Amino acid sequence: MNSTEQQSWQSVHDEVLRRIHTRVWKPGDLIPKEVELAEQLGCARATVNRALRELASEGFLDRRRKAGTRVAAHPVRRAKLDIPVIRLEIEGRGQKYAYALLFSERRTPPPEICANLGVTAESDMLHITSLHLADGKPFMFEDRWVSIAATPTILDADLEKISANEWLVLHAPYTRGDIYFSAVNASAAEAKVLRTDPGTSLFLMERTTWENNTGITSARLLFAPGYRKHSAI
Amino acid sequence: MNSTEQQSWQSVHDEVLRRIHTRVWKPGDLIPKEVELAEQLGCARATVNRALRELASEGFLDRRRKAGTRVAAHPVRRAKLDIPVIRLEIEGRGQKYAYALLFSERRTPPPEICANLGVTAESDMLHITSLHLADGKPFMFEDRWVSIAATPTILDADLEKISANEWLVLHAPYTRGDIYFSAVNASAAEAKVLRTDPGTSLFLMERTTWENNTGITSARLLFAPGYRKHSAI
DNA sequence: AAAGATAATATGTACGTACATAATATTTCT
DNA sequence: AGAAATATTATGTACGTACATATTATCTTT
Repeated sequence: MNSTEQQSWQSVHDEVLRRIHTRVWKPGDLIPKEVELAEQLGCARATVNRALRELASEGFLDRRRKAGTRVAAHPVRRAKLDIPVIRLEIEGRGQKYAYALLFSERRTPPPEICANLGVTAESDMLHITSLHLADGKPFMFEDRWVSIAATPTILDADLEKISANEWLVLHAPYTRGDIYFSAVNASAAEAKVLRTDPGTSLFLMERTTWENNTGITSARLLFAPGYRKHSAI
Repeated sequence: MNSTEQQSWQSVHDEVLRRIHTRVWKPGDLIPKEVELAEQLGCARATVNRALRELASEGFLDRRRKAGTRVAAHPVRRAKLDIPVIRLEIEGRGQKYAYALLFSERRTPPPEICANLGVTAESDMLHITSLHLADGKPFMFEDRWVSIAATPTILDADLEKISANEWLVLHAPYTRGDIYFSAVNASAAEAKVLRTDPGTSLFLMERTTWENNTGITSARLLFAPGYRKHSAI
């Protein structure tokens, strides 16, 4: 590390990570302060700061003012999960996307949806079920409730042509969302829609989104057998 | 936004996000360049840069040199998934953690493990199966292969006392990992271990980790019925 | 007109300085 | 000794300047 060559925060990032990996700095250890590291590595404190900040957000370091920077004692790995629009996920696999609206009704929500979204049982909502297909085969079954109060323009959307999933992403940005992943046995009805056998294990994604504490939508996304969600770490 | 008061990059972040949410800037739109925004908001370009960089990493913006910054046309939401050590996940729920080593054998790996890790069929590996319990009830069944060449010290670990999961996190940091989430029907053997019925739908997490293209370990983590993995977005 | 060289430009990053802030350490007061 | 006030300190952030780099736009050449 010559003092003349320009440092990049990434080289600092990598060097610190290397020291963690090679156990020069072990979990729980206090590492040198920013000014010292900057001097050691021949760069500005701002550069070290950027690198350490990044490492902290990746879960490798714990930083506290005055107390200093420590190697995380229990390295919680943060996997980044991309949640694209279903159409793009299917097209990204090189498959042909198709979509069918199964059912659409304006009515009051059942108790579990009220609980999810924090709305009253008398709320004006849209209940939509649809099927997303990849290369003509059922890929995902979507069962969704949308708050009409929060998103009145959904009534103008042509849900025969554009899926609620995609319409909402484009027209109803949210500030906060919850996702739950789980596994369930297919019911008779679900098995029929996804063209499989009742009892088959299915990957379930349950999503609820809010805009400033106003519930927007709650969806139950049931994937066809064999689906795997990938993530790099 | 007074020019005398100090700006924080977060206020810029929030203001830009507000403009995206209120559709002042719509998906696909080119937003003002950094210097213009800085002038508009009365702060330095570095501050705007930090805010926009953050928004890009969150998936709200697409940025390219010379081309400028656009509102993401297809907002890919990035969910952050924390993958802690199983013990901490269970204790975090306020339950009592326990662990049982079921089986441990030094042998050559089956073809699917070779494929996962990119090792030869003659590799020297450790095959471990174990059960993690929450409040005395089966919580997760772990079926793991560890490369002895990559991590020789695993042979010294007392896997009766510390789970391979936890030992590896503390002693074999990795540079890269894959995770796959899916749903499977319980086999007879799996059902017995997890004290449930064959055919029950189970949440499966498959993890493989490398250190600089050297395969470290490949694990199959099978969760008891009812398990849900949560993520905020 | 097509291809290649050149200029223009928005973002990306580094640096040094200055000050803010939170947490800890020390001193003072009761 | 215990509590409260004060000083210290490491990180957090802002700013202006300078230059790097990728990409697009323009000009030149064939």
